[in-house]
Amino acid sequence: LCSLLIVTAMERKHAAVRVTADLVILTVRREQLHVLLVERGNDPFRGSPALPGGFLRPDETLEDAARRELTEETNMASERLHLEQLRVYSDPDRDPRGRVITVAFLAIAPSLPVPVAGSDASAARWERVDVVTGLAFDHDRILADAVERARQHLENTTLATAFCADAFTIGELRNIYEVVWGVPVDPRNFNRKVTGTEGFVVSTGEKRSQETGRPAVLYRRGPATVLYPPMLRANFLRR
Amino acid sequence: LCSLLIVTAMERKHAAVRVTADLVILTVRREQLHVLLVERGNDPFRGSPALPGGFLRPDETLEDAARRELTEETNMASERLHLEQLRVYSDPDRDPRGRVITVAFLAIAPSLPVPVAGSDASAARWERVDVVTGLAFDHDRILADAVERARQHLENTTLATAFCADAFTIGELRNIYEVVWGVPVDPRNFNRKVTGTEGFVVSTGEKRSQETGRPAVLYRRGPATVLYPPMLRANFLRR
DNA sequence: GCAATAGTGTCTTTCAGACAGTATGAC
DNA sequence: GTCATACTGTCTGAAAGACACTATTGC
Repeated sequence: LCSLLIVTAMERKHAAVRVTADLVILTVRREQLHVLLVERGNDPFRGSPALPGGFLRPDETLEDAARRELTEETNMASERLHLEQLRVYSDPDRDPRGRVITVAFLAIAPSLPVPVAGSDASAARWERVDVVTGLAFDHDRILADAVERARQHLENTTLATAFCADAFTIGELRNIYEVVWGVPVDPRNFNRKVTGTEGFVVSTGEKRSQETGRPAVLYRRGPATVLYPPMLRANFLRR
Repeated sequence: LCSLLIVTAMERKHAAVRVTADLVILTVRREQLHVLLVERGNDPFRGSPALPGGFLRPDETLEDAARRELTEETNMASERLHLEQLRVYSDPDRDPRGRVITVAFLAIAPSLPVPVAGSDASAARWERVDVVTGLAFDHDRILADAVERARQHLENTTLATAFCADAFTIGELRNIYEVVWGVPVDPRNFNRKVTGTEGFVVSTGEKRSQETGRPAVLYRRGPATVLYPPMLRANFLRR
């Protein structure tokens, strides 16, 4: 008991805090950018929508915690999902329970054919990003930051392929850009840029027939991760 | 006592951790990129060089903590210094004292005429980035990440002006790019790009005479923060 | 005048932006 | 053949990359 109190005192002096990993999981469904939300089952904010997340455990990194949440929520092999740190949110008053800081992560998932049915989160659902509001804690802010990060990554990296399934058409990839950026993209110039950038996509040789029209050639992600020179937005935001 | 134990138990379950804010303060001195290091006065790593940093206090954000350290270490009005989050480092074994995660910050300082004499850090000194090694904890890794971030920011933002004093010449600004990137930059094309980018720099009309040669026109930072289109590195790293 | 540094002009090439036409499937 | 979608070709203008020349100071 004595040692426990000593440890406690030390942690108090150094402002021990609890740390969560919160996830912004984005995907494109039906030509719309969606984010995965859960319904909070406990106070505070019971019943409010929120970003999925959880407390950091003693023997894991924050990346481990985030990936654990990600597999729980999406039921997918998480190695194939893109996951990166966004930033830390540490306002002392951001959590009514006390001092809890959160490390937000940006995750990108391909459009899943089956709806999400996580084992843990009872009421997980995809929601359109452009209509989401009133999230618990400071999650509205975190979501906005995550979407902005994704938009910038589409310019400078091959992140858009993370939204797609293993095999995809150039048209599907272009649709990702249009949905995330919110601006139309010229198909001809887009084709030229994508196929002309070394390592962005590689052709599989196969084709995908649809009900009507010419079948499209299927591609896979290439080894490249950065786009250099970047793919610039036609109508970009002045900041 | 009882309530204290309950709080303690809750924190244990939720893996309460201590959090530090560590700073990578970069500057350019004598045509070389330098980082501010302190000598550790306590175990662990007593006597080893390390990045300046400190524990998060109960009623401040991590940005507050970082800015507090920054003013202590540089003795400058910190509002004028660039400061941004880098990322979180949360390996469970990164600190021998127990569970301590760190939020690393990137700070940029102009070349200071006076050497650093912080009130707190007894042995703070500028060290050339290219020869730094053997830092305490995982600070070697953090430093490397920070330098890479700075290099990328020079391409996409007006961060380079943060390395300069209030008034600076185009040649001084160009020197920042050359030192941070480690590649020569063509003075003529650089001039065209900088003066042609709206809001990057604004002329003061004044000039600075030196021992010899034509005096250079002095500029100040403009209101722009992002470079669009970006300034691309002549010799860039393939990744 | 010379030396030393600051700044401008011009050519070329590459690539984004804009637009019209051809190709390949199902029926 | 028609319809619908996938893909290619070409022109133009803006800007990066490569280069040589002029300008302004101190001596």
